[in-house]
Amino acid sequence: MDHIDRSLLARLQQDATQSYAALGQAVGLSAGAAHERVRKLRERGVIRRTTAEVDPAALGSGVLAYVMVESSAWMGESADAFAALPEVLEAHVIAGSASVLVKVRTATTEQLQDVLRRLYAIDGVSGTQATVVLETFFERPVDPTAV
Amino acid sequence: MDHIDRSLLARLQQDATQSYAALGQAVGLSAGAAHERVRKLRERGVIRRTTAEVDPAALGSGVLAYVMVESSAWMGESADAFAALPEVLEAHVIAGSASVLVKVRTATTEQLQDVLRRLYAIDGVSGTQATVVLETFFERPVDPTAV
DNA sequence: CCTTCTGGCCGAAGAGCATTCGGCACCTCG
DNA sequence: CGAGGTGCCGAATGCTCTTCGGCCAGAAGG
Repeated sequence: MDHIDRSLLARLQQDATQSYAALGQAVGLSAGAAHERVRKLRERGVIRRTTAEVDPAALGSGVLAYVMVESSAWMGESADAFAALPEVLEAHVIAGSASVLVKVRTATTEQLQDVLRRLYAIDGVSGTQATVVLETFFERPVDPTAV
Repeated sequence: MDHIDRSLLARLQQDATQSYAALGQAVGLSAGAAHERVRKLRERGVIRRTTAEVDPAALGSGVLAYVMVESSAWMGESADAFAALPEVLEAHVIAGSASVLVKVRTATTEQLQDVLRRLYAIDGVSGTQATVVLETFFERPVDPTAV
C-alpha cells in the first residue's frame, strides 16, 4: 500500500470506468501492472466494490434527515432491525446521550414521520430526535491521498 | 424511469463491473438495449458517476464522528471552507439549534481534535459538539426499488 | 382509417479492452 | 553465491463495449 496504490484508489473513486491503460499511464505503470495492483486491492478488501452512484433526488428522495435514537436497552444487536427500514441509509452506535444515530432519506416529511414511527416500534427504542437537512454542501468519499 | 431502470440501477449499485449482456439478461433486455438505458441514465444525471468504494479502515481512518457546528452568522456560503478540510466527508446545513452538521473520519481521536480546532477557525463558527461513533451497523446507498 | 413520426428494441460487426502468460530485473534471506 | 519471491513489462487471445441498420408498436395528425 504505497503512494501508487493510493493514487490508483483516488482515480478509481473519481471514475471507475476508465481503462487500465489510462490508469497505468497516470501513475507510470503498464496496463498489466495497474490491473494487477487493482486486482490485489479488491482481493484485500481495500476496494469493497465498484458501484454506480445514484442521485437520490432522481429517485424521489428529496428529504434528508439525521435521527438521534434514544434507547432504554442495549442496542448492540439491533443492526437487523434498522436495516429492515429501507429509508435508513446508515446506522451507527454512538457515544453520548443518545445511543444510535441513523441517516434517513425519504420523499416527503410525511414519509419521514412514518419512518420515525417505525423506529419507535423497534425493541428498546424510547425516543427519537430528528434533524432535517436544509441544504447539502457536499458528500464525498475518503481521500486516499490525504491519509 | 420505469421499473426496468430501477432494477438496472439497483444492480449497478451492487456491482458496476458486470457486463451489459449479464445486465440485460437480468432485466429481460438485449445487451444493446441495456447499454442504451444505462447511457441515458448517466446522461440525465441519475447515475452521477461509477466509483470504487474504498474501506476507510484500510486507509487508516478508523475514527468516525459527527459534529454539530454552531455558528453566530449565516453559513450558507461557507461550503468551500468545510470542503477545504479533507477529513470532512459530508457537510449539511440543518434546521435546529446547530447550523451545520458534518461527518468526519480520522485515524485517531487526536486528529479528530485537530479537525475540531480547524472547524473553529472557520469564519462564523462559534462552537462544536462532536459525537463519536462506537460501531457502524451499516452504510448503504439509496434503494432504487423501494421508492 | 391510414399515414407519418417517434421511441425503443434487436442482432450483428468492428474496434477496443481485459486478462493472462512468459520473461526479466530486483530484493531478500539462507 | 544461489534460491525464492515480488513486481513489472510486452504481447496475444478472447471477450466486451459501442455503434449501426432495420424492425415493431404506439402516438399524432390529416
